[in-house]
Amino acid sequence: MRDVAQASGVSATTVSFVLNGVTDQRISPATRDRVMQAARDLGYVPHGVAKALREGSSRIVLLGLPPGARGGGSLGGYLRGLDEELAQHGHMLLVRQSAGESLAPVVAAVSPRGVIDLSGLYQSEPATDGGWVNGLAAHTMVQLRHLADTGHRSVAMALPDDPGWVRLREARLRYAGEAATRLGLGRLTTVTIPDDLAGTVAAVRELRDAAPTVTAVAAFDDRVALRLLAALRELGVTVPDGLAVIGFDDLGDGAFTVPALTSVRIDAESSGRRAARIALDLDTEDVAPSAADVVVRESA
Amino acid sequence: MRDVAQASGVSATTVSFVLNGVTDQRISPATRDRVMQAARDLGYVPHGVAKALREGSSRIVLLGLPPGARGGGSLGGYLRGLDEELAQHGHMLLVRQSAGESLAPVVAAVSPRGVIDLSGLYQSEPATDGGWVNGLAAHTMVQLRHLADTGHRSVAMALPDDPGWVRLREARLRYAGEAATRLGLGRLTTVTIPDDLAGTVAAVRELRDAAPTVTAVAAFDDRVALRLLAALRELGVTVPDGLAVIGFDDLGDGAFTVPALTSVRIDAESSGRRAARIALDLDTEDVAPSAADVVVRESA
DNA sequence: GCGTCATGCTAAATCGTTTTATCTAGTGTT
DNA sequence: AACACTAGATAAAACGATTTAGCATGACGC
Repeated sequence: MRDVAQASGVSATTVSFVLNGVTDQRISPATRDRVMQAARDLGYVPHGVAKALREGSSRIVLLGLPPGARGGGSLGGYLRGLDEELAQHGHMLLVRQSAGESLAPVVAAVSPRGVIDLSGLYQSEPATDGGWVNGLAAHTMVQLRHLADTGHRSVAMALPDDPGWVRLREARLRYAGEAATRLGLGRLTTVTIPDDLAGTVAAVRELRDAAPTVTAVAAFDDRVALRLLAALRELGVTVPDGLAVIGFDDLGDGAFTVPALTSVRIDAESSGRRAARIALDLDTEDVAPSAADVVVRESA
Repeated sequence: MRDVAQASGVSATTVSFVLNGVTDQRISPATRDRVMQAARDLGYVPHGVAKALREGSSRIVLLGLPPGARGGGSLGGYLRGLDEELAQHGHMLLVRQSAGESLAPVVAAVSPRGVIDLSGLYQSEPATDGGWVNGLAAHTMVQLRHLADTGHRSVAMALPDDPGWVRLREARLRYAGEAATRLGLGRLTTVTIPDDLAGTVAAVRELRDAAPTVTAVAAFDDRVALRLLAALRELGVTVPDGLAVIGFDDLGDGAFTVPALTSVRIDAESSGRRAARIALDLDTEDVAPSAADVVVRESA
């Protein structure tokens, strides 16, 4: 900045005023042009760290993600919305995918303008996620309604074993319970699906023995659904006639299974936008996530 | 820091010396203890931004990823290795998943100690990735050797349509060509696999018409392999007898397909460690990635 | 009693910005 | 001629740390 000042024959103060377009300072158009030109010629790039020191925080929003998070499904849309909305307000998204430790050291290191911590998804309800976690869970209604609409009366919910998703698991289950009673589906049965085929087969067999009236399973997500499909094939159960399966948070891979997986697609982008606005302390009125919709394929 | 200085009755300079364990300064043990205690009592946390301003760069390493990057497969291991190695040297990994734009604004904003740009995977060869991209490509040898070892003599390579992976696509193809001649597999045929089932079916049909001698397909990655499997099922071709399929960069989902997908698992963690050391300008001698190995399931 | 040296500590400059307060000319006004 | 006012620009003080140079003090040698 000093170089720019020197080159245009003014003080650093003036350069700052010009470059930031400060309005309550009077700068002659001639000077303004000279400074702009000099900045361009010298390829001046403001030093973000110095700016952050002076201003108290950098133009960065930090997102903490659990280690296991995959880019697929709605997370991708969430990130896109978040990033775009931040960009529109001159901010940048930086992601920290940490194995359990808190974000505190990173926050101390970069002094971000805002923090969205989804890494604690299973610990506490983040109030800054733009309604993502809750929205995700709430869309269970859409999933179950599709089953109810297609004639099912007794339904099970398949949940993953992964301890990393305990929080979301619980939220999903809570919303699912409410939805089930609202839809007249009776009490929900639950199955826990482990990470291997043999275990999944055993779990599904047990479910069918214990709850023979169940005609459809709502999966926690598409990954769980894919495992279910594999287990049912192994057991010789036809889908959807023997047992219907509906996924959640459409991963896209479901189009390539036999039968193709019916799933629920979520408007995560709006949640991302909302999260961005919350992080920047802006009003969130005009970004309302639209309802989720069912991607009907063959499995339900 | 001023508060700590005040509380322990010394100057800020002394506090800095004590807290950073500066060796070429003589500080009496008594003073040292007093300062440490005060810092602890006041819950002093160094201000990373100020430190970065003074030192010229923050203790952060920035990783740029292409927008489409999924957490699954070897990328997860790569991230883990990277993060762990950085942590061991007092640094932190921050990820920017940007849609095409460069990392320059982020670099200007945080002044990271190092930058690893994998988002340009398809533009230029990053020299800072710890050999990841090249290693990935080089492991094509392992993939093709498995096919050669199981008796195949005419092999095709299936590549994705996605423009985001052009660079890696080319690298893979180059290494595959070399490997093929080295293994006596003759000239490689290639198929491009689009993102939908119908297109994939068409592509596979065309391949079988144009190159009827091909008995096995090496896929760019597991996602492509999964699509291949679906298309072959659709066409009524048995796997592996009608046509063998081997994936790459084992995603784990391959265990749940019929037939289960044989794939190649890569030691990405070491590459991550190497990348970290390169970013921090340390020697990389003691972190050599181990060879990839084949996860033999049923498809090849 | 005076220089020399080691010890333990501190004042001040620095990193690159923003912002507040002030300063200098020129222009009217009375 | 004295005064007020405006336009245009700037000096200097922050932000919170690190680092360089230097300041007291007491011990030691002669």
